[in-house]
Amino acid sequence: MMSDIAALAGVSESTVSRALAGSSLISEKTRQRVVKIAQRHGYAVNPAARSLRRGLSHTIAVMIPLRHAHNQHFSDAFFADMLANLADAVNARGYDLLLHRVSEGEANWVEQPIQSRRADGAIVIGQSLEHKALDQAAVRGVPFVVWGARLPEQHYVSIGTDNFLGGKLATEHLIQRGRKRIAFLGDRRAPEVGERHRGYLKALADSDIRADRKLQLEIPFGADEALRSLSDLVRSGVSLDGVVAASDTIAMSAIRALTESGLKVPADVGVVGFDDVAMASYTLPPLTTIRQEIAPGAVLLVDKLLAILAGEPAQSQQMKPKLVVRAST
Amino acid sequence: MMSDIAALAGVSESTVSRALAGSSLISEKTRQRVVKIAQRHGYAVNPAARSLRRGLSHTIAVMIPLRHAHNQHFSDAFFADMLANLADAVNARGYDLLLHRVSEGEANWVEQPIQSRRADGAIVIGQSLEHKALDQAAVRGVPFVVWGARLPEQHYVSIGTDNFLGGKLATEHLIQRGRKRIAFLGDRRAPEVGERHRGYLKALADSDIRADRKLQLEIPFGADEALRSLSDLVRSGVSLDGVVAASDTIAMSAIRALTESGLKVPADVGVVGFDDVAMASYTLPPLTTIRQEIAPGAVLLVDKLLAILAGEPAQSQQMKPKLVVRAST
DNA sequence: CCCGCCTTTGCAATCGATTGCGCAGCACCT
DNA sequence: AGGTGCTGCGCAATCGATTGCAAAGGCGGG
Repeated sequence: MMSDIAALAGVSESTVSRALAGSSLISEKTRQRVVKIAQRHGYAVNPAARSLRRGLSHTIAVMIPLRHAHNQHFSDAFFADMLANLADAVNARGYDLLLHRVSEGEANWVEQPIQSRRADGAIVIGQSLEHKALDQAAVRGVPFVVWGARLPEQHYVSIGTDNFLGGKLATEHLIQRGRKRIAFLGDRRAPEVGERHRGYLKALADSDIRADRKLQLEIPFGADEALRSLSDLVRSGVSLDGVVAASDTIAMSAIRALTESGLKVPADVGVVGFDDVAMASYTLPPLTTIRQEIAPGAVLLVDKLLAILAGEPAQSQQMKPKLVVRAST
Repeated sequence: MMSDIAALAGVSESTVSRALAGSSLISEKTRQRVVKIAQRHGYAVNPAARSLRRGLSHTIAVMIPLRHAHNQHFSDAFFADMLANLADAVNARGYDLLLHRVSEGEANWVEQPIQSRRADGAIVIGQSLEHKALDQAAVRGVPFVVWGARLPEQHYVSIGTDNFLGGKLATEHLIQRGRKRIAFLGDRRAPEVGERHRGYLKALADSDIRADRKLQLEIPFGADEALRSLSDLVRSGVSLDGVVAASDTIAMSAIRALTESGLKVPADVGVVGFDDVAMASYTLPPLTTIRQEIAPGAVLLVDKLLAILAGEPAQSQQMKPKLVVRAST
């Protein structure tokens, strides 16, 4: 308790509080003495008491909206990587990280942890199909930032990769390798994937390649569906020599589907993934993919959110994707 | 604020508090009225105030000790899966989940979030090399549970797979497939892996197969090292027809190393993984592996911890592993 | 030597909910 | 009618820290 430390230091509780908080009202000499005593006795301020008095929880909620593919989505290596990096970034700023699952169909899930005062602000990983809900929450002034696509006229701050460019790079790479029948695998309803898809179409158009509807598969993030859909496609006899996948997970699954259908990767079909998760370089064949800068992204997310919490203005930001060429193309 | 609700309901704050907490001191009629009013006004008790008064945070810390392979480890799909399931289980019990990174070399990291009153108890995923630190903390009475191996005379509660049996099953499976030169890949210093290794040795001994030191590779969890070590091994000309890997991640990496060295999986070498992460069934070839029951494990972890927090006795528990045969053997 | 100013510290109210204890009201019994 | 036992609710202290305001102490100037 603070009063114990105060007694030991021979000062009042106010002084201890201010010394520990680094207030300029306390002389350097006193502060050092107090701090030393607190350390020696293993004292740490009670966060509940502090939160109550200050009205701030000093905690950031991290949420992953998954209306459709529940755990599938979460266990995608990309989310795990992002979460690990967020944990580091949040802790590095002295904040705590509250991990919150978003239950299906829960109304105003974005603000729930905030208005219940459990967290000061939130970081949402991925827009999923929740853009509208997010936008409305932003209009209501809920402090949060999103990892995902930047959409026209959105009211919230988002950090993410330039997905359009990423999709374009992936597709152009295949085209340069001489591919003309290039499939796109991903759930375009998710804004990030939608952008990647637009990039894909643009690259095709730039090279005067006709975009074939049959080659554009609507696949929720899960690898299951990718596997089945692609197998079906190949079996249907449609010609195909390239695949742009919306995630590395889908890409790996696609490689398996192709191989089991008797097609060789990369000889017959080139496959490009998206994310460059750790696993991407260990698969067989190692995956050509579009790298997203997760670590800097995590830091940006945290810093933007803290800026918003401090009342400063914050802008959305897009990071440049990078093509990483490996053996799958 | 509670006083607002009290005023609206025409009762005292005490009554509101008790009604919302479901105290038996309040008549059913009054409780319902109060609850309804609270709901209509979107009122939720201030967690900071409650924590302060009750001395409990109603929060569980989840920690992943990673002295050696920092993020590598975390991004292993197994941890992500476990974390996702823990988030569900913890939230289902009405608790909050605080995700805490364990900084390198930090002293008494287990109790830190607890004695700072940020969490009531902790769940540690994986013993890593921290068994001693964990055991000491348990002796000091820190409330926590661990996912990992059960060691002789340990003082903490652990939930986990029967790793010895798992290692034995994996190895026996390869032996049944006619393999005799079976390698083991994993960091045996981690208790879970050590147990798996003992199971491996037991299976070999039971079949009168000599265990060859050269085939037992000390590999930290990362896939990098697995790839290199195994490539080196193959290049050195040692004969080899089976691999037992300490994780699916290592197994995948091993498959790539073998394939690139000109060996075919499963024709020349059979590979068995451990965990059965989602990705394991999508790789090429799909991975034969030892399945760990993550979801029930997560629920057990949470319930045991809550039991400990409630002052009830709790026992360690081992779950039966299951061999899942796919195409890699 | 006295006064006023600045620096440093302490007093006490406050954040929002919980809970031990006491009391009012009512039913029931003798 | 008075006594007894419950049930249901309110009073007020309390959890541990923060902070506006006041005051004490030190210092220099007149």
